[in-house]
Amino acid sequence: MAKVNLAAVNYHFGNKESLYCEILRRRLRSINQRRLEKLGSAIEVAGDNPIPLTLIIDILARPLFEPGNNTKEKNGRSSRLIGRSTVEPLPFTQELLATELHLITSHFSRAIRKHVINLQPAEFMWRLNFVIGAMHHTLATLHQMTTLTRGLCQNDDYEGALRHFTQFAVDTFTTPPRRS
Amino acid sequence: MAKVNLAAVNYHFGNKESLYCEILRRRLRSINQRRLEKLGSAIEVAGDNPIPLTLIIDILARPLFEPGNNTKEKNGRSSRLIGRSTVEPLPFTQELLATELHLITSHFSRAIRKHVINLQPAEFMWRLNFVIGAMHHTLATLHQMTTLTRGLCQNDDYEGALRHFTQFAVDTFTTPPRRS
DNA sequence: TATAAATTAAAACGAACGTTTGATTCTATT
DNA sequence: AATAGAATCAAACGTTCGTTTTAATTTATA
Repeated sequence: MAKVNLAAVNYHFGNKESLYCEILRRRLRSINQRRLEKLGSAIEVAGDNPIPLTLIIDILARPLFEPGNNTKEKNGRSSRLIGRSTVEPLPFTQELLATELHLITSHFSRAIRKHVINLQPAEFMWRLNFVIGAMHHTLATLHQMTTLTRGLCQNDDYEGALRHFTQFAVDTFTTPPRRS
Repeated sequence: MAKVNLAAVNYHFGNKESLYCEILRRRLRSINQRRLEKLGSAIEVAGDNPIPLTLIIDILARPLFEPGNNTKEKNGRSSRLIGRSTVEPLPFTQELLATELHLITSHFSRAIRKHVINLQPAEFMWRLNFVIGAMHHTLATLHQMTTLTRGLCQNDDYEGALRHFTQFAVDTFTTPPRRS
């Protein structure tokens, strides 16, 4: 596979690092663009009403759980790549990831916050972090779910994963804060 | 750093792959051993009563959030390594990770399940997966929390992270199932 | 069609890496 | 103290990998 001369790669992208960044950037932008488009439409439809939290989460998650958009790559390839890059921060991708992540969180947290107005900002960020972690981890391990769950969940069940994750994320955000 | 002749490594471990596996195995076993010891004590103390869910989660998480036990390595090194290996499954670590993970889940799910008896097995596994994902992701990104949260959370705040995570995990497991 | 530029292909270069070798030092046993 | 085995070291070996080079081919432009 990858039937392409490596010299061509260097000719077009300079070096391997730039190629990796470029791929990551393309996929991130593609996914985030779809997210923002959908969120925009939802805002338009909702008008002054808050958008249903389930819909917000779905918009946030679905582009990652769905197969690649333009290319006919295999299911979940992009999400695996993104999930990895967030965990192992190579020096050159760090900035890109931070920028794109902030682009998303700034838009979505505004939408989500209407449902959880009694949550302190830091508490909200912690929960957002947990939700994002759960999402990426799920996408990264979805291909071996059968083994990990001893048959209780199926491999590559993107549909089921998305359904369970959405419910989980909604619950996470709607749980009232505890004073302890 | 790592002031050790590379030949010595090969002499003792054969090759780099074995060395990596050995380190991962040691750390995993060390952490899981402490977990099981603590859980055993808690079971003993509790007698027939169920162990408080908060305690179960604390036992599950704290060994990962605490600094390395025997060695005087820097905070969170082990957890970073483990978090990584779960996400990028190298062929030779996969079996090790699955075994150790199952060892933990089998013990802890039994303890947790007493609090969430109305949860279907698959649903429970999904939530467990989300919780574990959130935990690993948090540990992996804790060193850049300030950037990621725009100052709302602090870098390397293992104490705060553990506190928030514990509450989050308890809430995740105690949320009643929805029929949708 | 002629010419220049862009792209591709094949080969080779050079640095980095994992590993092995052979000599040397340390440790333990008698 | 003498000897054998284990452990360590500096050096070198062989491979892999990212990159560059050179030539051939395609594409665009006049």
